[in-house]
Amino acid sequence: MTEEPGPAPTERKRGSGARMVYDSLRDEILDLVLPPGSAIDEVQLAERFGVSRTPIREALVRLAGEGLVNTLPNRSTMVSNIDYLNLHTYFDALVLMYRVTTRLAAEHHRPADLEPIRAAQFQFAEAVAAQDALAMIDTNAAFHTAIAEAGRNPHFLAFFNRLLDQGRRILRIYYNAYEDRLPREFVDEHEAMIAAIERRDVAAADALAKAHGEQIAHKVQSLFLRGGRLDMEL
Amino acid sequence: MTEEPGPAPTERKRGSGARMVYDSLRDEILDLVLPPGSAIDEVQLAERFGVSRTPIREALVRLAGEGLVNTLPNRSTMVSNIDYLNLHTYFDALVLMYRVTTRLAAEHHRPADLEPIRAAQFQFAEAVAAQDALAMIDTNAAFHTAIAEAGRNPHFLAFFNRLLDQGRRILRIYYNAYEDRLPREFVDEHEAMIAAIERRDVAAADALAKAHGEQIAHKVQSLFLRGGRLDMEL
DNA sequence: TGCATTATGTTTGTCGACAAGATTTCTGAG
DNA sequence: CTCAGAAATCTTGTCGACAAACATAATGCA
Repeated sequence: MTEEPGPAPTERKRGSGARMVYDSLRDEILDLVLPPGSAIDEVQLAERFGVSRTPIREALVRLAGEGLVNTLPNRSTMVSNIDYLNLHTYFDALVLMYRVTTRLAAEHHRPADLEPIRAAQFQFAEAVAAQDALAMIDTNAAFHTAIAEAGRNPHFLAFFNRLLDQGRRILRIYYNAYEDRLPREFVDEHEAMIAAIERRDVAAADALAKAHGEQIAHKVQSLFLRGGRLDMEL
Repeated sequence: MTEEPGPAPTERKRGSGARMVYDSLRDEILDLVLPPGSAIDEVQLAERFGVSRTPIREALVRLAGEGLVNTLPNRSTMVSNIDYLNLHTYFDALVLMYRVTTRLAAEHHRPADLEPIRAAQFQFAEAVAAQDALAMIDTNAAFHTAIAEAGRNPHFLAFFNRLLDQGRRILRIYYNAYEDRLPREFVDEHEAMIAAIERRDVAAADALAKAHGEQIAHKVQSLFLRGGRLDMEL
């Protein structure tokens, strides 16, 4: 009896218009389908999604709040550019959040939290084995998000997720442009982090996360510009 | 016929409708004029601001993106509640950002950056001297924001500002409920932080910021954990 | 009376339309 | 031919309206 809606393109449920537009646009921005700096036309998007301009507008407002698009008043909105000159500030923030979330996970996780972490790590290992850079970027983010959730600090989690989102764009450009081989050592480092979390070794978790993050930062950053780094004790 | 009495003959400029609503609502939420948990009626706000529901809606979407309101789909939107049970996660994040921003300011500031920091500190000292809790909350936030700007990391700055915003609500409740005397030692601690920044003493800046933040965290948390029943007037 | 179901009223999400800026095109003077 | 100013065109911000989802009151049945 219940008709499965499925991917019916014409039938949209009531509350999900703006949501679908937001999800689609967000994915396309992070996947570089919409390149940084490209202009966004509301009416064009409205036609494409088969909705009015209102849901488009709501999605753009939300994306602007997350810094993924820039809206100039009374003028066009554009996909946010990547600030290559200040990449070091991004990696400073990312490495710090790597450390804090891993540290908190070692401190506050419950046994059940390890399950999603291990699941994400499994998928990450598969992506690395398959040399699938795009899947590796996603599963790596999922792995660290699972750790952050085990740390149980919603403020850090929200900030971290935001940074990981932006990082997806940067890493995609990195792998697209340089075809670097996917580092298998990341899989081992992840395993070491899991082990440190499991035995609640805060210092080791911190150190591993720091080395892990700085390794990524160094790889990417050395291609663009070198900047001062943030180095602190916790 | 019902001619509107004219409380809103203010000629609004085109792009500023949603902006004004957003600023007003944000201030009222942070100032507890709109108490946490209270429902928000779009049409009522539309009448009050003399605009249509569209700008109201845009402002609410932005506020939801910043976590100041919660929107349930197809149901009413409410002012976000304060999670008293997990206040420690908030202060963990706040103290860390105190440390990081002060540390980066000591590292990367330029001489001209000290001017707005000193100006904010002057106003903060005035607020403390006048025993004006509300002004103290605002000027304290401005002081630390000025330091964060001198640190020149936009990611930390954005996250820090968000935390400081939420802190305004918590501190307002704290001072309203407890009538604590405003601690003059904060003024001296601020001065010490400025001095450490000026002489680029990263370790001292970090230690000062850590002690400063933990002191505030301890004060506030000890009140809420003491079983002090907080009743908000509606 | 108690409970389920219907009828009624509210609130929200979406739409099409329209005017204010902004952008582009056109025109004419120098 | 160049360029300033005007006109046409495009885009955005806002509005009023309407239908769907939700909440509430009313009704019927056991």
